[in-house]
Amino acid sequence: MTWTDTTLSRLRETTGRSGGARRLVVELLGRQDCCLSAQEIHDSLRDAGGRVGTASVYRALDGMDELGLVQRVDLGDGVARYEPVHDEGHHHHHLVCDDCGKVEPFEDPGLESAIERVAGGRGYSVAAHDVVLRGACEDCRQHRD
Amino acid sequence: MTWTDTTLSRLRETTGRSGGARRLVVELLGRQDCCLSAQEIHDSLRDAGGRVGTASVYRALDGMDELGLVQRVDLGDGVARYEPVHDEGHHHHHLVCDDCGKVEPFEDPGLESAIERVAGGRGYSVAAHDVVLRGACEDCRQHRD
DNA sequence: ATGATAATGATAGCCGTTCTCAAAGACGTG
DNA sequence: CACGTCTTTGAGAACGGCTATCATTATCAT
Repeated sequence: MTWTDTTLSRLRETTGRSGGARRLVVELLGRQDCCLSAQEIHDSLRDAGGRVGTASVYRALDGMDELGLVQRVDLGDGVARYEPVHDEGHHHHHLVCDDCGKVEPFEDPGLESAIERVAGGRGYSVAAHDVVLRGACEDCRQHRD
Repeated sequence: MTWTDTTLSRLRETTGRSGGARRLVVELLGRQDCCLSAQEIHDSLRDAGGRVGTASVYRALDGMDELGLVQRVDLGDGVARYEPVHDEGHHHHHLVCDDCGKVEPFEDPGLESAIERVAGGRGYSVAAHDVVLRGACEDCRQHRD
């Protein structure tokens, strides 16, 4: 069962209907392994010949976000990005290079457990957490010298 | 030496000049211990009778951010917030309640060292990192039951 | 097939942020 | 202190991402 299939059926059973635009968005996202902005999704679908409206892209993303099928990623540049949640409870975070803009995913169990420890110690029930590390990637550090 | 004074003199030695708007922004921020949005700063200064322009607030914040005197905080709602960096290398992160919108600062050495371990292991030189935990605060959890 | 109803997409609107530019203010100099 | 230069300032326009609106289209149960 691929993420694309799971997602389509989860969406369908939630809303009762299924439409073409939403399916296109899901199928495109299913082919990614890191985040994509709504604009990028929209452009990509248009380039492929689809007649998809901006609003439909945002609606699809919003719906998936509420169901936890997609993770909203905020890298601080004023653009929301989204990526498929392939495995529940097994997500990743992002390293962003300030020089070249490259975005790399990473995951780290030590970081996860540190976060859980913080939340638990403060009576918080944490539904989501974002970690963004910003700096210079290895390539850019070498070029700079 | 207060943060306000340090910041004003650092700004002055960087740009060579000093203006009234920037000073008002710095003085207001110096009185805060958690983050404030540009709008909030702008409104607050206007309410106090100052004739401060939007652009000046953003310019001041931008300048301080570049000098590391202020930390840009992105809580994912499309609004940039800023808070004074009182002590270099000793910053905090944020817990955001999805129900009531409350923002609480926290700091945790375990989390910091986990982050450093991740960055080091990937050849990244990390200049900044943001951690945002979202969930339900203690008050809202009790009310909900 | 048909009708009720949800999804869609073009477009207008909203809001935070940035840009523009003329006016005002700050500093070094005479 | 007065002057000239150069930066800062502030009003408003412009911009970009996102949301709202609403007529049209598509879906599904019957």
